[in-house]
Amino acid sequence: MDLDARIRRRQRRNGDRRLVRNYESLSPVAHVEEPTGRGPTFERLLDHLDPVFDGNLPPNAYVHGPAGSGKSAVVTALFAHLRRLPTETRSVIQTSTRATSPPSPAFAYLDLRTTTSEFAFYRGVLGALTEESVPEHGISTDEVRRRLHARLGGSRTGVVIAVDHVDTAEGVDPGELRDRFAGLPSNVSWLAVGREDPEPAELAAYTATSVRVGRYPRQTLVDVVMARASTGLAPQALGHDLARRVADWADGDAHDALAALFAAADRAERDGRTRLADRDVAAAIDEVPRPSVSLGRVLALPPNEQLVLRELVDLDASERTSVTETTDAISASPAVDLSAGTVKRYLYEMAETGVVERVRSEGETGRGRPPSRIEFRFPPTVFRRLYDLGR
DNA sequence: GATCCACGGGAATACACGGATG
DNA sequence: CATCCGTGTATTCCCGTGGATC
Repeated sequence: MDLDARIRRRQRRNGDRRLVRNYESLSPVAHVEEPTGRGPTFERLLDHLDPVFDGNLPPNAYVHGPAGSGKSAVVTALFAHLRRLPTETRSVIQTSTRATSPPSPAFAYLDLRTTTSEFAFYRGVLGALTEESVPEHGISTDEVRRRLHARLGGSRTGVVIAVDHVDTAEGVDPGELRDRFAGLPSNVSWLAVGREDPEPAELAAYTATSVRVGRYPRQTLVDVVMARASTGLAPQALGHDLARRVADWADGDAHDALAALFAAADRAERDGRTRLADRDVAAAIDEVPRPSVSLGRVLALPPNEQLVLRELVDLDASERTSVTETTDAISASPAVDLSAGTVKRYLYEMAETGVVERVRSEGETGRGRPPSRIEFRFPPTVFRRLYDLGR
C-alpha cells in the first residue's frame, strides 16, 4: 500500500469517528431551506402573499409569535424561494407549452438586528433591488432614499419587504420604523415580523392582516431536533429519548432546543465521544439560561462588542465579581484594543439590552454603592464555538 | 470633500450606607 | 424616630471626534 492510500485511510477513519459533522446544521442561528413542521404557517403566509402570483402587491401584514417559534426560519426560507420568481427585470425563459405568468414583485428581506440605522434600512431595500452594490459611505441617507424612489418609480410591480425582528428591544422603536416605512415609495408592501402581541399600535394602523405563529408542538420539536442531529452529527449520535428530553425542556422554543443540542454536542466532542450521553444533555440544559437572548442577536452585535463577549466567556467567575473588575480583565487582554471606558460602557449597554445580566452582589457591603457581577443570558460555550467558527 | 457611525470620555445622576440633625 | 446629608461607588446619558469609505 502506498503512503497516500495509508493517509487517506487514516483520514477516513478519523473522519468517521468525528461526532460533529457539520456545525452549520446544528447552529440555532442557521436557517435551513426547508424548515421542519411549519407547513401550516407557510400556507397561511402564502395565502396572504397570493396576489404576488398575479403580479400584484399584497397589503401590509404583521407576523407574530413567541421566541423560537420559527418566524424567522419560515420567513427567510419563504423569501429565499420567492426571490427566484420571474420579475420585470429578470424573466424566465418562456416555454411554448406553459402559460406565461405575470412578472411578480421583487422581494427583500431586512433584519433589524443588523440593519439598525435609517441609512442602513434604505440601503438594504435598495440593495435588494439592484445588481450593483450601494455605497456604505460618502452618500447621504437622503440620497439613498432618492435613488430608491427613482428605482421603484419605473416599476409596475413594486417590492415586498420582510422586516424581521421588529421589537423595541432590538433597537428600532415602532414609531421610528413607521416613519421609515413612510419614507418608502407607494408601490411597496411590507411584512413585519415580531414577537409583540398585539402588534405595536404605531404599525397596526397600516396593516390589514396579522399571522400568528404558535410555539412548536412537542412532537414537532422532537422532529426538528432529530432532523438537525441527523445532518449535523454522526449517525446514531443522538438517541430519540435524549431528543425528547431536550424538546420537553425547551417547551416549544426551537432556538433553545437547538442551543441545548449544540452545547451537548460540543461537550461530547470535547470529551472525544461519538454519542451524546445523558450528562451532556443535562449539562447543556443547565447552560442555556431561560429565558435566553437569541444567539442570533448576540452574533449580530457590532464586532467589537462580540469581541468583548468572547473575552468575557473565557473569564473565571472570580474575574466577574464586579463590572469594574470584569472591565479590567477584558481590556487587559492583548486581543482587545479598546479603552477600559469603552469596554465598561459596552458591558452596561449589553446589560441594558438583555444580552448579559447584572446581578447585584450580596454579602460584605463595603463603602459606596454595591457592585454587580455579569451573568450570561446566552449559552457561553455555544457562543464561543460559533464565534470561533467565524460567524 | 462628503458621509456614516464606532469610540472615547466625561458630566450628570442614582444608590447604599452611616452619621448628623431636628 | 424620621429625615437629611456627605461620601464613595456604580450607572446612565450624551455628544464631539476621527477612522474608514466613497
